[in-house]
Amino acid sequence: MIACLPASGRRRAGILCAMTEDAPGPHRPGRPGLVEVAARAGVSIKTASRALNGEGYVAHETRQRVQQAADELGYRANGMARELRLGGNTSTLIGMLGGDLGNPFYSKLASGLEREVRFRGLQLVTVNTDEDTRSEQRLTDALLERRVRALVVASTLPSHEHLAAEHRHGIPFVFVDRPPVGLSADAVLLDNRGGAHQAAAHLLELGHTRIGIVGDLSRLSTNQERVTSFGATLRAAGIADWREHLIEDAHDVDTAQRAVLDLLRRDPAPTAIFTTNNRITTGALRVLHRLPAPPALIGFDELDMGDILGVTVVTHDPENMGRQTARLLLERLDGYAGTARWVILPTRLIPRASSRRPPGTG
Amino acid sequence: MIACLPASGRRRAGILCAMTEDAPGPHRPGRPGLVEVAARAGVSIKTASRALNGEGYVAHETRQRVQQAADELGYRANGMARELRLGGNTSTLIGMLGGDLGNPFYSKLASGLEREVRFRGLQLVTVNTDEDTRSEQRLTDALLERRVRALVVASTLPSHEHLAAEHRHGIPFVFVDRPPVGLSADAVLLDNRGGAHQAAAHLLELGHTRIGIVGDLSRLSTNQERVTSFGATLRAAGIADWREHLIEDAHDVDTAQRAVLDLLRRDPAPTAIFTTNNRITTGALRVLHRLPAPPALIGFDELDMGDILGVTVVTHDPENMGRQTARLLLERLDGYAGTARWVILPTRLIPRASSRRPPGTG
DNA sequence: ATGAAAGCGCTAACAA
DNA sequence: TTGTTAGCGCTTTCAT
Repeated sequence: MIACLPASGRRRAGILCAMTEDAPGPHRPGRPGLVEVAARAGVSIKTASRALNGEGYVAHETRQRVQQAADELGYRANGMARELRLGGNTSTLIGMLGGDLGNPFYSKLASGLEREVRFRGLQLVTVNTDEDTRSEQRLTDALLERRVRALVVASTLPSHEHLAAEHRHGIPFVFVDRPPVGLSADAVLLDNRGGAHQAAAHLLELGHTRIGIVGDLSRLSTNQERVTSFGATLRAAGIADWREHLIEDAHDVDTAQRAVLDLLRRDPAPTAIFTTNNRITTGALRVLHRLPAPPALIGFDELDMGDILGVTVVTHDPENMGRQTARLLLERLDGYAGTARWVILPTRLIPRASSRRPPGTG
Repeated sequence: MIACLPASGRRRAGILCAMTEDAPGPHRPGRPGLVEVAARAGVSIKTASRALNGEGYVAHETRQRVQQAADELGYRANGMARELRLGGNTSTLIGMLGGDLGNPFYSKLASGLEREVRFRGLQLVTVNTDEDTRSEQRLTDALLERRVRALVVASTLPSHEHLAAEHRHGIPFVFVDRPPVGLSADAVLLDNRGGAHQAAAHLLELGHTRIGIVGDLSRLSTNQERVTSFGATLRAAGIADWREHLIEDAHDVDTAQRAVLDLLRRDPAPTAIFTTNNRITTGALRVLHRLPAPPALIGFDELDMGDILGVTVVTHDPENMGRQTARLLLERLDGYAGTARWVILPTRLIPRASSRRPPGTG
């Protein structure tokens, strides 16, 4: 195909190939506008506009001339200008803030959302907040300035009162995964309490009484709900000291791995472990899969290979969350101006091999 | 927290909750603009602009008045208008077209890219093409009209000549995963041939001679490279009829599953299988994991749980691909106007348990 | 240190 | 059927 030489000194690239022809830089030699097209077709600017937009009341022959001029010039309408003129104050962009779009939870959510809004001619702008509150603030501002038509946010902030003004100005917010605080806005959430309760009940039923919990950042409402509900169920079963085996703030796979190791080194060690999200479950699996007699495991969120690995999970459907989010959002865009709605999606326990491991002789 | 009632008749939602306060619809009662702010602060529109942008030459006291007026009014600069005025013809948006942003390959790529461009104040607009050529065309146009500053595209099209005009107008394209055809543009690709070769060599070394191949859409260049390179290695080892065990166009997990079953039902059945991407590997695993004596397996692309499942893979780093893409793109934006560059990233074979299964008595 | 006017590329309203 | 004018919200001259 092409002659390639091994890269020399380039950071991480493997091979670097130089192609033959030239490609231009960002030097912009004035794109053709409606004026140029109109001139070339020998019509007025408005006629050109009409012709290109198929507005009717344009002579067939004229329309063709204009179209041809546009093609020859490589004309492309300027969406920004159009929108500025049209409503002035809104675009066809939907903004979405998520913790980490590399995480399947967020990316499937985003993907489901995108598929729904695409048919309305809307585009999705996604940004990673890295679950960082400052990033979230800055990026929210940036999206709002870009005049996104609506904002979908998986927020890390403890309060959303600062968004009240925007909200009143008519831009729809849909909170996903985590609810709005101090602001009455639409939301699509999971039944975290129900899911965690099922998980706990399942383990109790199997005879476990010493159960470890590895949780995400403790400031996140999702995590709080999952942990407290799980704990409440244990307590109701007479396990008062459940917090003894609780480790929180395991926000990535590595720290989750360490947390699990920590739990297992205790004496007596827990006979079962509950992990509150997909990353933590992954970390736990990395540790458990090479143990001769691992403790039982239940994770929140489905895993890509959950069925094959035989991991018991509390599952739900992120793509569906995306679709529900789209629904709420589009209804707002279509004029619904009623009270804020919270859609709470169910979770489901899928018992698999990892929880069939008995409490043993602990 | 809030009173919730079970949803009645709602499509898939679980529970629907009505909040108390009101939330406005899209009725836009005129957002405040610079004019309003200026008026309220008792200064000219230009002074307001200067004050808000911290341009200097504004009396301290004036600046405060303006700032306060802006805050009270909930003023937010209009990015579209600003950009229109500024260059007229470009935004701070980067467009990215991918087959399925729900697929970890694309979402990690996108995430890596987003993390790099974010620091330059650029935002990433991602769209799913569903590997459909018509969608790709339409969405490309939409992004171009929105005047994205650059376009990242994992293309499904057989040719990209239609983009030549755009390219000459100065908008940088970076092709990812699949190279541009009929257009000289930057690209970030994988060493598909090398990876497939390694996979074949590995299986040959272990004594396999009857090897099944399950491929993706046959029109995709990535798939062609992987399949033909794999086949070439087999042929070089004296296996002339390798195409007998080739099944292509298994584009999703389900069809991949069926393809694998098909291969296994043959007599004699292959003693090993090569799957050309992550989805197909997943499908294969679903079938193989419950077989008493499954054939050996090698998959292209790493899997989330590849290490735990013990799947031998030809791996690479999608997030790094995103970073490399960002690098090329930002260099263009910074004025590099030289020849198009292709960065070809290496792949690496990770031998794990799934390929240690011997050819058996086939 | 502040203001007036012009215009980015487009479309709506109103002529012609 | 076509053209003229104005203006979306902002920033850039060029005054003052």
